[in-house]
Amino acid sequence: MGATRAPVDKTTRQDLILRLISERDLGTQQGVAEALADEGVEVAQATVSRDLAELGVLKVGNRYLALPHDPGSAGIEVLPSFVLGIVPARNQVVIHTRDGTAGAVSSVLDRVKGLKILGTIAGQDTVLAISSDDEAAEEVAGLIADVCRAKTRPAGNVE
Amino acid sequence: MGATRAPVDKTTRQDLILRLISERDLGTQQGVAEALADEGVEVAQATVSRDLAELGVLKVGNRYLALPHDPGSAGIEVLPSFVLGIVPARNQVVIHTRDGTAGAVSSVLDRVKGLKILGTIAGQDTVLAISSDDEAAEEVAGLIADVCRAKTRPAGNVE
DNA sequence: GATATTTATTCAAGTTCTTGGATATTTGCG
DNA sequence: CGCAAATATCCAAGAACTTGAATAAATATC
Repeated sequence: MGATRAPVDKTTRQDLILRLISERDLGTQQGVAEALADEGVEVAQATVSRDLAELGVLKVGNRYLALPHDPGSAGIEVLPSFVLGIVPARNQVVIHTRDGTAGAVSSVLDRVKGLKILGTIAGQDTVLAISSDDEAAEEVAGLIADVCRAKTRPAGNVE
Repeated sequence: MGATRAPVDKTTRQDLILRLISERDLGTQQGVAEALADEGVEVAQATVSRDLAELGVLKVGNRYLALPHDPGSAGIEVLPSFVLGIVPARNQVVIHTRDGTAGAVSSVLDRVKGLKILGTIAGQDTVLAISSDDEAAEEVAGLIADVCRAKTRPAGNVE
């Protein structure tokens, strides 16, 4: 269906990548390239590699997560040091954080593409993340835990 | 003094232009070019012309005003339709707006470079802008009025 | 409306960017 | 360790961007 017949420049393609990452479960650059092809954008794996690096996309387990650059806001790298505990409950995830950092954490979560979070509410040291259903919440909790455990090195050295 | 001996790329130069515009009273592209030269950045008038256009700088009377691009926020073009009245009072300016639009108007004013505004407070249909002194407030009021009167065409067609 | 000032555009050259193909490197797993 | 999968990097060619000089167009001034 998607036959976007246009040369598409780099920026457009990267925006598309962010969208695809948040919609589908993509775990390899080849997969991303194929997803792009589905949308009518054909590029080599090398290009996907460079795009992911420039976008600062993070690979956690075998799932890409993207946090759109926003100078002035906290980055995903604060999670490991701010998050103390993660507990899924029904379709929610209760995240315990260092005192005073709940706002920063929820801000990051709000901006991460690829997380099945509908919205967040932050207190002083607690963030409540709402997902659509129990399964999604479980997945979200797992991913956040992975992020906190993982070396925050993104998929490439963003110059 | 300012002898920034570096080739300076386009972005750096444009950021510098925004700063110079808000600090000094610049009214011609030649003047901007000279101000840049003072900082050690030498460019032709043609380049300044293109920079101002790309930055979306507006010329009101013989004063440049810049509103940094911020997709997602209202642009300066909303002023003519939202602002109903402008009254300077001491070091303040009281701006009457269409009901519900005071927030948008204050947001724009906060972001305009070159206006001598220390800060703003918005109600429902009123914005209070605080300047450092009576003279500055008077100037601010005049500039806002000019903006509202002027054709909002920026200094160039930002492609 | 003629002149001077200010701004925009055209042109050409030099530079940088972008990208695919090939290849090297890294990572994960037995 | 050795293999396979995944990712990063080198290289070269073409595309796109950047910029100054010259010039045209627009605007202001008298």
